[in-house]
Amino acid sequence: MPELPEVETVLGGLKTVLAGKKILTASVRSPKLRTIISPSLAKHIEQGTVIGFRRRAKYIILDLDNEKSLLVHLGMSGSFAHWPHGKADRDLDRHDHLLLALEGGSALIFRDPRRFGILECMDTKEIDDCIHFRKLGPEPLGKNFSAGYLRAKIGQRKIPIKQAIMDQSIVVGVGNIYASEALYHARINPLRPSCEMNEKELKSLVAAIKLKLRAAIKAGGSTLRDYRQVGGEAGCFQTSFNVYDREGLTCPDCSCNARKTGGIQRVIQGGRSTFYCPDRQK
DNA sequence: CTTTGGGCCTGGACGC
DNA sequence: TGCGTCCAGGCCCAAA
Repeated sequence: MPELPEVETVLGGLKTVLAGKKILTASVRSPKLRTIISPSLAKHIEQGTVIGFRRRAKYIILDLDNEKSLLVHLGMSGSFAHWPHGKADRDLDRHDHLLLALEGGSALIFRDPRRFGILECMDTKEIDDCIHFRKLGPEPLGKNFSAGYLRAKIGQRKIPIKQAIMDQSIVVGVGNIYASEALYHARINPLRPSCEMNEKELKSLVAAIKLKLRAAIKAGGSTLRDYRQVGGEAGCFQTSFNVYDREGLTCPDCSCNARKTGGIQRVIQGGRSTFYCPDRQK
C-alpha cells in the first residue's frame, strides 16, 4: 500500500540501483496493468540512462538521457527488485511486468500482482502536463499545503475530514494509513465533516500530516503485506503505528479509558477502514 | 457542483 | 485438505 513515504523510499532505492547505469535491454513480460503497457515502451527506454529521479504525488518519474521519461505508479502491490547477474531468468514469475537488463549484468524487475500499477513512457517535456497530474493537489510537504489552503479547499465541504485528506485533488500522497495516523496525532475524529474544522484544528492537522510523512520517510516507509524496498528490505514505520490496524487495542495515550471506550475503533469510510480512538479524537 | 458506491485485481487469512 | 468468502486499497467512473 504505497503512500508517499513508501514511494519516496522506492525512489531512493531506484537511484542507488540505476544512477549512471545504462539500461541495456528492456522487455515487457506481461503488459496487463491498470492500463496496458504500450508495446513501444521497451524500445523507448532501451539504451537509455536515467539522469533524473523525481516524484509527484504517488508517481515516480525517471527521466532518461534520450528526452523520454518513464512514469511509474506502484498501485497497491507494485514493487521493484534488483537482482544480481544470472538470477532473472530463473526466478521470473507471472506478475513480473517489466525486466530491465542493466549495465554491469544485474537486472531490475517491476512486479505487480494486483495490477493496479501504471508504467508509461512519454516525452520528458510532456510529463508535467500529463493526464495523471492534471487534477492533483499540492505536495503535503511543500509550503503550499497549509491550514489556509485547506480552509479554502474544504471549508464548505461536507465530506468527512479523513476522506478529504485522502483525496488526491485536495492534497497528494496521503493514503489510508497516514490519514488515520495523522488524524490521531491531531486529535481529530475522522468522521467529522470537513467544514466543521476550525482554524486551530486545520493547523494541527496540516502539521500532523507533515510530521507523520516525514517520520515515515525517515523509517523507510511501512511494510505490510506487499510493500518492499528495492533491495528487498522492509520499512519499519509500521512499528510506530498508533491506531492503524490496531482495532480493539488501547491507544498509547488513553489506556486508562480503554475499558470504557472499547479501545481503538474501526469504521468504514468510503469503502476503506478507518482506525481511531474515540476517547482521544473528538 | 458534491457525494456515494462499485469496479478493477490477486493472494492471503479465515471459517467450516 | 479444500473450498468459499472476505479483505486489503489507489484510483477511476457512473449515478444520484
